Amino acid sequence: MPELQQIFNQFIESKPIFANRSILSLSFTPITIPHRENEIEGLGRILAPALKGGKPSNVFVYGKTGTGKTLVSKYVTEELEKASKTTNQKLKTVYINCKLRHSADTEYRLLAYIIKELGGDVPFTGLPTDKIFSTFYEFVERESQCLILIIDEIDSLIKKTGDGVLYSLTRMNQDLKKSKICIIGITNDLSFIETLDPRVRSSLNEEEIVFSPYNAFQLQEILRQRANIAFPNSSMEAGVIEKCSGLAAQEHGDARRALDLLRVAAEIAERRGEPVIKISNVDEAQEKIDTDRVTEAVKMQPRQSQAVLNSLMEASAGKKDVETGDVFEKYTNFCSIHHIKPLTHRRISDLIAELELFGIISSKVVSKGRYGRTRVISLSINDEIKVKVQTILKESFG
DNA sequence: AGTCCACAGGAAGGGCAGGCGA
DNA sequence: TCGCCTGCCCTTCCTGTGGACT
Repeated sequence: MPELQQIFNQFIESKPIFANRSILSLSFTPITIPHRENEIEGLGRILAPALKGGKPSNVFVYGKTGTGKTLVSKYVTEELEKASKTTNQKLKTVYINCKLRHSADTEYRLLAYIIKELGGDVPFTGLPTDKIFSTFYEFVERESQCLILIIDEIDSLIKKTGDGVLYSLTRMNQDLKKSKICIIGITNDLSFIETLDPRVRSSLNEEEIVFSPYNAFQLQEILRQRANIAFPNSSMEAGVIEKCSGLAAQEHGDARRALDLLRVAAEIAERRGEPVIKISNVDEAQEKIDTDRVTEAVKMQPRQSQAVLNSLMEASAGKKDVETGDVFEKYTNFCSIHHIKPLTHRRISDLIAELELFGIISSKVVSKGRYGRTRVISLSINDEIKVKVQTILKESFG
């Protein structure tokens, strides 16, 4: 295939834009975190007692997506672990993201995950709850230590499992003889604390730190700092950083979004063998990120959800929005054509609500008086993405 | 003021699969 | 192998809801 060789040669000959790709990735922890000095100091002060064998207060960290909550929490605990090496106090941090499927979406999995991180080995299902709690207790008490649990997206854990597990974890401190457990709960849902049982609320919310969104200027500085390391030799068209940070600032000052925009824009330019990142690459990046987010979400859906989405798209063809009843009717038809066992109305209602979580649709419950109450659903994707989604669904159902 | 529609959404429980210990 | 425990997906049953209609 001469064309392919041409592509490879072009790639080899082109000067790479990235000197270090990982700098712009989400998992990268920078040496300095600009504009979060107060939060770092605050969290540091709260956790410092761990260095002298005390039990730090439990903390709640609030803030919108991409405001540096996770980054700061990880950074402060890493620094704390470093500092603990000079004292004789043993310190262990476990980071758990409750949004990740199958890592901590149930009480059992949360504990199993922590035990694994502490060096234990428990099956991911099968043991009775009291057994997993006693194993957890054993591992924590194995040596005198302070265990810091960073529970990211803690609201999603509570929504799925209730607050019982948090109650048990906070209560455990009373039974532990040698060790201590400190919980850092991270959430972007500011109203979340109100939904907790008062006992859990008071023991968990001993301290709280609120992360305010970055403004466009602060985002620019963050991007510049990273861009200088990520592509020191490549030039950017004037205004690229400003454009990335401006777009991200519109979306509640999300630094993650800003970094993504810059990274994807650079990738687009690099792939084309262009030596300079252009402003137009940022626009393309914006579109690509949106498309990828939706198409990945659609591909990930189980078959029944895909069938629901397909029916929803059929029902909404030529219409602005549709109702649950319309979708269900199309869905039952679809199932009989494709020989799929149809689920009940109740279940479909839940699946539609799940699709909304992925940002594929948006819906609102409305009352039409005598004509009942229903959910009015509209697709929240543009025509171009719609076509791509339809292709994916077509491939999936043949 | 009362009725009624077409659902929303909570609660309970069934059935299944994965895993453990005897 | 069997009984037991778990999570997960799903059904069934139920109550609640808001506004148009009577």
